[in-house]
Amino acid sequence: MSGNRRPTIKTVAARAGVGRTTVSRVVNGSDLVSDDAREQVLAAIKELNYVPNSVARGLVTNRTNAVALVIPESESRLGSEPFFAALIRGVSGALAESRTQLQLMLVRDQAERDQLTETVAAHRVDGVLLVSVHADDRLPGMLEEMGLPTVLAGRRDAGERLSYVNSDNAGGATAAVRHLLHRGRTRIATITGPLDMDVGRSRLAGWRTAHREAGVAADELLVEEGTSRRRVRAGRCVRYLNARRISTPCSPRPTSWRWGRWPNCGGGGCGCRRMSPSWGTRIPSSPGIRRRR
Amino acid sequence: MSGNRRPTIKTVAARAGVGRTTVSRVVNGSDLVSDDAREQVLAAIKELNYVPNSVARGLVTNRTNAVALVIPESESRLGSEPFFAALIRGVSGALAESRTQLQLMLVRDQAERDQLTETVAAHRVDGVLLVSVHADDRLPGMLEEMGLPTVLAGRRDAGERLSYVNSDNAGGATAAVRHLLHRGRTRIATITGPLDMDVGRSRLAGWRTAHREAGVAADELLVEEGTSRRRVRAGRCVRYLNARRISTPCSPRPTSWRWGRWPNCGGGGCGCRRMSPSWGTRIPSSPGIRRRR
DNA sequence: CTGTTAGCGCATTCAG
DNA sequence: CTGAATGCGCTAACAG
Repeated sequence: MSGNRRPTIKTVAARAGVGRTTVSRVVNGSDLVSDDAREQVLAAIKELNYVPNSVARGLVTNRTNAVALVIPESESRLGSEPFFAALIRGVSGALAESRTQLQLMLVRDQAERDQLTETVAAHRVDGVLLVSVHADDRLPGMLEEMGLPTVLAGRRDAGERLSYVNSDNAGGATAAVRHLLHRGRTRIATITGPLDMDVGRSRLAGWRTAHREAGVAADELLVEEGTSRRRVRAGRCVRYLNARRISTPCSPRPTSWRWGRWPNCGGGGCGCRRMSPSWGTRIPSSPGIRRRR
Repeated sequence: MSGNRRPTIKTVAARAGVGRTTVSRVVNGSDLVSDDAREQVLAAIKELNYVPNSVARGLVTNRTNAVALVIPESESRLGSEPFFAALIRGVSGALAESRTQLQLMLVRDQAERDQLTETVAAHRVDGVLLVSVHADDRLPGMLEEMGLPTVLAGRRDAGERLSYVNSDNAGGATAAVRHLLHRGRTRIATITGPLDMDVGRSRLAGWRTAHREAGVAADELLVEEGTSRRRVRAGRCVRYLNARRISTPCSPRPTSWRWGRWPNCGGGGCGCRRMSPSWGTRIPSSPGIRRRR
């Protein structure tokens, strides 16, 4: 009883005493069906517990009602970076509203990268959502060429051709630095993240803007690029100390540091906000979507 | 140029000067093909950049090479609980090896729950991986009835019929309590998590075991069930204080408490390990898989 | 309003 | 070893 094949549109048609087309019409909400027929079909569907085979449907409609969310595992550290988890939740929620499936693709290496291309070419998804795309990434170009709807979370550079969703990184960085300057800080470091992405460049620009605004010389020694927070902090500290011969060090072993405060702040109510290369600026409540063309 | 339809098996066959069957054989690695023919086909495939349409293939093979990972959003708080992120990474990695797609389903409410059933019935996935399944959940039963391969992450009760992967919750809890007793603690509370799941019950059992072992009376007042850590701590503290009229309170506002230490430990080298209802015990390096039957 | 006729792209008999 | 024929389950013209 349990190993039986699921009913098809044909089964339903027979049970309802109509043609398969009529069943299809009912299922797809066409109004070219008499109330009587519709009722019969609906009853049969319920009785047989019929659910349309979406694979078969996909073959003819050429749509799968699924989109891929591509996350480069290398930099995500899904689980340690709140950003990606939040992203997944958001995407999942939005997709649910349109009854679209979410294919999650955590891309670790080149092999998985290639597989992604294949997945797309194999008509498995209707669209792709790309995160953390670097400037030299060829994937977006390929997707565009294949004519597959693509959206980037964050753009690569100012002249992005693909559709993208972005937050006001420059503005956020400016606001943050402005805030710190306002509270009397004089040397404000910035960790930009990779500078081949718009996020990094924009935040650096924002950092500079705030300095210029305030008539303060931006100490470029305090600029550090990178993704690994731990390594970055070490690097920045060393460089800075070497150059300035300052003896107030960062806390020596930043083992348990997490999102929250700079180690040296020590919870002393210094007013620090969460600040990190990929989580610093606040995403505006209604992010602007730019469509190309 | 870019809006062209992708090549089909027919295109390739024509280009290679063979029948479609031969192309299919080459693609699927059959050895019933002459070296010559294979070479021709391979060349054509490369030239045309052919990728088999997996939807069409799925229609005939009745397989999609995709599995669903179902996570109840209500309790996951993906992003605040490391467990789910780690799970996703692990699953994704394992799946990649077998070139299987991962459909992530964050289930928020009943509507999405129903949609899940439909997704499954629509032949969209070859199997389902279920997390955080409560005892009264009807979904596993339905899946079993539909004959769809299902695996639970964690079982519901001792007599679980479906395949599952589990960690040694009882053993972990015992070890933890044993450790604390050994360090001279005398009143050890436990937060079990929901008791309609095996995780909760097993850890509670382990907690009792360690007490029994040490000849210490287990103070059942210190047992608290629940999922929300914050609420749980408040509840437990109040109950405990009321009953004992103890005046050493928990730290009043556990706002920024995260994985790591109990608030009162204050980083004082008390030897606390990470402990929480859903993250406490360590998953053994080689988790045992029980197959039903 | 309805059913019949065609495929969608592929894997699979079954004769060559 | 090979190709022609068949059908997976469904939607989309096309005539009734």
